[in-house]
Amino acid sequence: LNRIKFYKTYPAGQTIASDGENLEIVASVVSGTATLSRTMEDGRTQILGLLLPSDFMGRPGRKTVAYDITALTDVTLCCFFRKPFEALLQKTPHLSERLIEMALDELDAARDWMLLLGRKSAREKIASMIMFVLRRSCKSGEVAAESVHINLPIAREEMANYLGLTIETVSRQLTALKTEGLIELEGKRGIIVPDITALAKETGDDLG
Amino acid sequence: LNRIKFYKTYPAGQTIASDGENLEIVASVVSGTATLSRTMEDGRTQILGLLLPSDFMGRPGRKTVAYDITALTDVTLCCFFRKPFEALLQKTPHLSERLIEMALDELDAARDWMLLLGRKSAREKIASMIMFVLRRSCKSGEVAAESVHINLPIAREEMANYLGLTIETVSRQLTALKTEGLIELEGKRGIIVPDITALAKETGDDLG
DNA sequence: CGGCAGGTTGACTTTCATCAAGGAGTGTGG
DNA sequence: CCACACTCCTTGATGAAAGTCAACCTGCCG
Repeated sequence: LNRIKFYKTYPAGQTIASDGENLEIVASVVSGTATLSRTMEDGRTQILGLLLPSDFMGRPGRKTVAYDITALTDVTLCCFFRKPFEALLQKTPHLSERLIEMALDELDAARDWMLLLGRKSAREKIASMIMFVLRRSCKSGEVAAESVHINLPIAREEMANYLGLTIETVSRQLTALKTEGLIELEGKRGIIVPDITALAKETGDDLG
Repeated sequence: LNRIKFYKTYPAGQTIASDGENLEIVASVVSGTATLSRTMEDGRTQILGLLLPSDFMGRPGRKTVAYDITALTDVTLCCFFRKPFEALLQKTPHLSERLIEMALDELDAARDWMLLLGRKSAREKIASMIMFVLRRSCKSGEVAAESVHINLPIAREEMANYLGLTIETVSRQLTALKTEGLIELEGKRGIIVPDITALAKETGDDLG
């Protein structure tokens, strides 16, 4: 089963795949952070998803990708060639079941983000983003903790492109949340959330 | 194979399933239009997708849905109970392959929409929406035609909720496009596109 | 030290939302 | 048949949120 896998590492900033390009592998992220994004001719960019360790990329049954995949940090992937992977898929209903599940998870995530992009205010977007990172970076148990320190996996520019904002607005909203004592900023990437419940109330989502 | 299917019809306006609810069936749309949507406590809602004839709904492997499904017009579904459908899935790699493909299609569609919601102007959103309906309602061959008449499957309010706008903005942008001769309005739902290429240029997407 | 990338802040503008009023089409009941 | 009520849509006036442009800070590295 696992005899067909191999590892590959990309340096920070490198393009892993481009919109429209053939992608002959499927892979899962071992370490590092990558983004899925699409860019319009005039340069406007929207990040469609973050790839953090354990996330899956690639599309069994598809030759091409419809977006760019870029390494934000050094990224190590655990790769499989598409063909043998698909063959394996045919023989292993268990695996294809798992794959459907993952695709549906991604679909849910994409749709959550649609609500955020279409209907949330800048402040709600920022709060939602922090909560998202917080959930991803804590083991599930820790989430109940009163005060948490997290490191954003991305810089201001990527936050802006993920949230459908400009970097100025991101910066301003972060300062506003800081001023109100909802978060503390620590260097460029660090954020301390003294009261998770209080921050959660700013996301606009159900149940503080 | 098809012995487990049955048909069900919902009147216009009726809720087919609610956010968080158990959904014991999977189904495909035979006729009519339904929406997937999510609503925030304060009433802001975002439509996450349209279900037009031939579209699939429900989630093998999932007990619940994470959004509301509402019939916009009278809707007829071709339903399968989830359990036997899943069992069938296990035995039919062909079917599960098809299902992965459909999930990935939906994922691509959701991500297209993320770009629209996050980065496009009101005018581009409206143009994109019209092009979307146009592509869906024409047989693929017809798309090249010079002048096309389409019927929007949804009212202004749903357009607004789909595009992340208000209905006033939707209305204004439609009048603007009309004034510039890019479209003609015919009653509440009808739109005539005299020059598809010209309209396509307004979407902000690649290749006019 | 200087230069550079990433981040913040300020002044101003644009876009879209909000509030409010007024058609247009349709169905109902007097 | 006409008033009316109702729903859906349009239009106008105004305001607020976020974008743009520009300057400046901060930390980092050669």
